[in-house]
Amino acid sequence: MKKITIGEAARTSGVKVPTIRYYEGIGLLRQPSRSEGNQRSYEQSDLNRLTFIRHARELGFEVEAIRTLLSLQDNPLQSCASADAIAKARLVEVEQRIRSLMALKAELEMMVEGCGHGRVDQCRVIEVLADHAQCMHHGH
Amino acid sequence: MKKITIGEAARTSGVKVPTIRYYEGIGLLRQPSRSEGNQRSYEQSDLNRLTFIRHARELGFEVEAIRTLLSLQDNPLQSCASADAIAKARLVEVEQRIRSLMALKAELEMMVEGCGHGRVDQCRVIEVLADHAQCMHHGH
DNA sequence: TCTTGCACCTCTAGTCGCTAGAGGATGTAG
DNA sequence: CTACATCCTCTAGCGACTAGAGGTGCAAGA
Repeated sequence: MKKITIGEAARTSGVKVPTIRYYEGIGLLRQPSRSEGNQRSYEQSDLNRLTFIRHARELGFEVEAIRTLLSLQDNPLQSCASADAIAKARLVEVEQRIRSLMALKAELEMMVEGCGHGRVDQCRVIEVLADHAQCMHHGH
Repeated sequence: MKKITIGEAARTSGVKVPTIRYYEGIGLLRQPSRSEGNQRSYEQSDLNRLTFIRHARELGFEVEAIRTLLSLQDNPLQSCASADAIAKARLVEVEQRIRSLMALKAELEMMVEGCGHGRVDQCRVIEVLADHAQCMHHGH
């Protein structure tokens, strides 16, 4: 049971020190025990939880979703239907975002290719922005 | 020269009323003339500008980038090199974001497919989050 | 003319997920 | 014992809005 400082926890988990304190503040992470000089002292389980959180954030889950996922992890005997639903919802979001970004990519490419590198009044970048009707993709 | 209220401007441009006032506050939009009763009164050129802004925001340009793009539009005789650079930078961002989202999509699909719809302790969604080593994609 | 009711006004504060900085205490290596 | 890194709490700021309070303007129907 060696004591882990917040700095070590940050290095091991990849979550920055102020962010760890922030997670404690919003209740994602329990309040750790303290040293005599009032410094936070973590255990291995806290590091696991931090890694879980970091990974979930990287996957784009919102803090509220992570709160639910963590409570599921804490109660492993219950149904994983909620976890499944949360992940599926996130998957749908990601797919939509990809589709929308592909459309943007096409439009930006058109703008950049159409730029004659001359004066602004002949520039397609500005022109396309000014006149939405010129877009190929009207979905947005 | 009919007077256009902020509500009409919102409906025509697709930018919400408080957002129009916000844009005025941060100097993206000029201060319009006012009616006797102190209500904002817009002209066609304001609507064009609002549409330009909305379109640029939809393409994911930040407000500071839009500020530059608008100043280019206001001075059509200068070189469009900046507009080109801004659009190219945005294109690179979008391409990176797409790549990263594709990796997330793959990982989320793996999680969702692996969910046995049973109890949490057999659920891959939670498992993968808890143990990053199980990811196929370590880029994140 | 009056009243109803919507649209407008200003202002402040809240959203999300952190991040930065001030000002001070603690812990460790030389 | 003295540096110096690391820790503590607290408040404020970021971007791009959004929500709400509390009040005024204006057009149409009774």
